[in-house]
Amino acid sequence: MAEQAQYEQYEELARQLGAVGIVKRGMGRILPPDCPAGSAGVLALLGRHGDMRMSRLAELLSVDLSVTSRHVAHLAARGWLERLPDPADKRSRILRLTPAGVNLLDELYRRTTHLLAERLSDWSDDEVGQLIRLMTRLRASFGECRSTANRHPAPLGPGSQPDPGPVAKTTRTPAST
Amino acid sequence: MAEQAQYEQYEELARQLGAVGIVKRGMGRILPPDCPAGSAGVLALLGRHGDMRMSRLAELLSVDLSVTSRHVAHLAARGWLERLPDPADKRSRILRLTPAGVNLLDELYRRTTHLLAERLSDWSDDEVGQLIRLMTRLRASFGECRSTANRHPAPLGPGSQPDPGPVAKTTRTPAST
DNA sequence: TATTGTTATACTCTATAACTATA
DNA sequence: TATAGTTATAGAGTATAACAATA
Repeated sequence: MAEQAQYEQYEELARQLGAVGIVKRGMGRILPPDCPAGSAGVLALLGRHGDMRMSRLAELLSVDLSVTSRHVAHLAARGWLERLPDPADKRSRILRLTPAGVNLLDELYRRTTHLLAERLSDWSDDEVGQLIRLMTRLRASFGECRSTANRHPAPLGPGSQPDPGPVAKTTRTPAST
Repeated sequence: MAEQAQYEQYEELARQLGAVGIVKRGMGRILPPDCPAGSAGVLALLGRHGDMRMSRLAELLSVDLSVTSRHVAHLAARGWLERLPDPADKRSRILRLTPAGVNLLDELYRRTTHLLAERLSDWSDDEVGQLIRLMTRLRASFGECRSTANRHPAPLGPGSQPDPGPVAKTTRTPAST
């Protein structure tokens, strides 16, 4: 493909990525009170992968550990999950859904699928599958390297070539020492 | 397809939608200072569709007019766009990119396509095209009806059937009167 | 009276940094 | 010294409501 055409394709992709916010906000509106989208994401991952540590959850969410901690605290305060001590490492905590959490997750599952079934009524199963496959791959293409992007982007500069910058391997705030 | 399998597919789709945040944050990191993602979106739409009114822009962004107003004010304060009077309606304002705004947009375009070319180096053009097509359609399936969802979702309730609720046609906060 | 756009306020999500307690 | 997790703070994005100017 001609380079020019490919670049236009990338531009269009960027535009559509921004538009996904519309869909996400639409899904957010059907969530019950006290369970915002971030919390729902935690519940979904615990339901899918089972008990895990904070750090693993943060990795699956691709979000800083501090953010994960807040979501988890929110859920724990409402009795939807427990933070059990890890016998192997006293610094660590094992996250586990409570029965109430499982019920809530089930309810979220019902509402979500109901909404999608309504909105995507004219989609074929194959198309939905394609979209899932491509989005999963997109996430993989981006998620593997966090912070390869400029941390301090150049103000403007004409022929600016975004140089790779340092690569970080973790979801973790770098230690200040 | 069996209903059960289809529902699992919807569940997976919901999960992958959440994961798009990773990609969007990755793209946000290459933006120049003083031009956050929201502003970049405004620039992109003005570049693509040309001069327009606030209300049209809000509609294209699928975001409340108040939000649009803030983004636009941010860009106008930095000289990237002008708010011209509309000869046909003195309440309205016509938005137009300044030369500086066009330059900035060009720079954003370069950075974005560069990043995508790097990350999607192992994607075929056809795959990228497919993803764009499906995401565009997804947006259409959701964007057409804002607020069909529950505005005040039921707390929990077992067999809750999310009833459609009132349909709003605009991006507008309803008048309080 | 209805519509266009602005502003004030509040809430969610996120990242950074500083801190604790373990390892 | 390094790691797991918590908390405080700040920034971006959004929605709601109240308001001014015009239609």
